[in-house]
Amino acid sequence: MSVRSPKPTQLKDVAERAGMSTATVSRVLNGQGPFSEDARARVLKAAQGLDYHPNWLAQSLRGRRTNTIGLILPDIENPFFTSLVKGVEQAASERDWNVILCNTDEDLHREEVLVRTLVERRIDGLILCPVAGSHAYLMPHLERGLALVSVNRTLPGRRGVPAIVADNEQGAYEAARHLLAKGLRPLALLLGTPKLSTTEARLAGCRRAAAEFRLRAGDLRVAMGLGRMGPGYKAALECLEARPRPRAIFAFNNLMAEAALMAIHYRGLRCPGDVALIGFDDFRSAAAMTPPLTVVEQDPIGMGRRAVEVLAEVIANGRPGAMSTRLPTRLLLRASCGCPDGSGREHP
Amino acid sequence: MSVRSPKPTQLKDVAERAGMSTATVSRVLNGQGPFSEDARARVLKAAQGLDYHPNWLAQSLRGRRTNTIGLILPDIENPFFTSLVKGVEQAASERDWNVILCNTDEDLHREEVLVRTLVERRIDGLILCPVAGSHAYLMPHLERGLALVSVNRTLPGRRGVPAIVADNEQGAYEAARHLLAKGLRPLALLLGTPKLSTTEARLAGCRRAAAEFRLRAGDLRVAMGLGRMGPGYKAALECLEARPRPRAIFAFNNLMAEAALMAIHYRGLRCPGDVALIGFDDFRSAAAMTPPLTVVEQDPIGMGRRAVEVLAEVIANGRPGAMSTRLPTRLLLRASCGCPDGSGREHP
DNA sequence: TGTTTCAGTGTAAAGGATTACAGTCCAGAA
DNA sequence: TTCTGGACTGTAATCCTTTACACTGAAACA
Repeated sequence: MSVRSPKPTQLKDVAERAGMSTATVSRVLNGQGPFSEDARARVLKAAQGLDYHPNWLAQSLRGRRTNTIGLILPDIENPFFTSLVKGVEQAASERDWNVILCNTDEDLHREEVLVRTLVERRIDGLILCPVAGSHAYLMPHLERGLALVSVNRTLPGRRGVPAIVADNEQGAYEAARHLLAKGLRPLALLLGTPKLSTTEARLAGCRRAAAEFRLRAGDLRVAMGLGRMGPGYKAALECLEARPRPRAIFAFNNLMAEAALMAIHYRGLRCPGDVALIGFDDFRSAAAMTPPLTVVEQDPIGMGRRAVEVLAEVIANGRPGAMSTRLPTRLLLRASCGCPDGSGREHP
Repeated sequence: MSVRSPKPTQLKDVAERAGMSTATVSRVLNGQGPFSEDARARVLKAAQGLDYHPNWLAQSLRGRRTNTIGLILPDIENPFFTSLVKGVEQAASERDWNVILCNTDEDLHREEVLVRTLVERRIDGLILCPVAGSHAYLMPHLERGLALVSVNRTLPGRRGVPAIVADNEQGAYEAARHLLAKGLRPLALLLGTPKLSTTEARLAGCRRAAAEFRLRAGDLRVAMGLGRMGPGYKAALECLEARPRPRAIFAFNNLMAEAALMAIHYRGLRCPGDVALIGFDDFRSAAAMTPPLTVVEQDPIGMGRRAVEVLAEVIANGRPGAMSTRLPTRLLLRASCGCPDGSGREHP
């Protein structure tokens, strides 16, 4: 027993009841082509009486559009991606599009399989947050005209695939500068998943700030958090053990920020007194932490919305090329960086 | 330019190239019906050479199955539902099902529209976390054979729709009992969204504990958090102002727990010293709070997986009725309830 | 009156797969 | 030798809509 057990009404049932041909019924229902007022009334009444709903499969098969897009993300449990989903979902539903959501768990092979599946489903377009690694497998799909947009991360060696990303370099630069300007050093960087465009860009931003402040070699430490809680926590713990102990940590994403804070607490250190902390990505709980976390704020909902807009463009016009978007970030001052002004508990 | 620009290969192209009829090709490709070894080889070679992928729309139209299910949730940004999504996604992908994810924002009308949309898309089944209010609109869909499972919340007046829920009554009972056994009173309850089966069940559990401890009238306070951060925070703030001040708060979901903790901090009170706190739902950040939050732990991933299993059953066999599942909860002791044992910072 | 025109309608062909049914061919039985 | 049965294959119907094209009848025009 499934959605369509007792035999759903079809166009031809409506036609029969209205005493018209299926063509006329279809025209009325879609508001296309010419029809008389009388026909309109009869068809509408019949359709209503039968509670007719068109078969979307048949429509799509005939119309060569499914009004469905795919969204492939590496980790749907991460609040950043969760908000991104929300943005995509919002913008999609404004267009009467549906979204098929898939999760790769940062696994390239799984990503490849999912892309194939979605393409076979005849999605109209795809929004992809690519995992690390070679994406050569995408070429055939692109050649066949797959409408693709990458989001949050750029595709390595991407050929004309629009990318909707945050200005990671600048955001990280500002955060690092903020900490360095306070004289806090050594500064430790707690990296997320390696080889990602985001990680690279954020690292570059930090390097720029370090150069600007003429940091000595030992005053910029790099700890590999690997983008997972366990390793991130462990790396933070180790990093806090080194002497001289870092006076500040810049964590490259929300998960790493949490790992860092837990490590600081576990070591019995005070934040920001002993170690200041800034994270990348704001998230709901960041303000409820002790201390409330200063973060580089992104706009994941806006990013999702923008991705849908650009995808709509690609679907309609092919790839005009220059539609990549770099969204601005903003340093959101709370207490964990040691700023007196941002330090009070705010009302949510 | 869309997914299918340069004209995709069809079954008949493969047939032509293999020098066979479409029927044989189909049989080979699906492993159905008889075919010779020779046919098999030729078809496979041709399909490979042409990089043939079947048109899923045509398959579904003909086969009356889409291998797609709908998942309608009230708030995809809430970490509880995020994990639920993950569970659903996992179990679905094991069955080669795709999931269309939709968000109602607790809006009944939007829910109704979404259900209709999904049904028109000929989903094979639907997993729904219903918002508050009358769901009479579902009746026609059910009569037409919609395979439906409700998750996390039960449907008011549901007629044979299996529900996969946590044992909210028992979970809340244990949490309240835990606080009351410590002699903590007054006990304040910070409710989530009103009129939901979860809220009602949790309230009932608290009432049971209160009766068991013969609580006096004034020692059980009920604050309306309304399930949103702003109102929840405000209600918590007010609740902490009352005299005698509550010695414990039991927050009815993860958002309310955060709101309560922020309010406690804002008032300059100590947790658990002045006010103990227990939340419902564990979430990633709960352990990173100060103090780490004691919570009634649910298993949202398991809930999602189970929902898919039951849905598969419903799709296959109709509704045998007794497949509703009540998943156990567990009181996860951390520091915020004032327990000495659970109080240490754990490694994540 | 005889043509045009055009609004309104119907017929039938896509769209791309699955599958019931009807062959064909050959080995083995009578 | 003729027949039976089974293995394989092909033809065509089916799933349900949209829409190109053909048609009708009446108004508008000469």
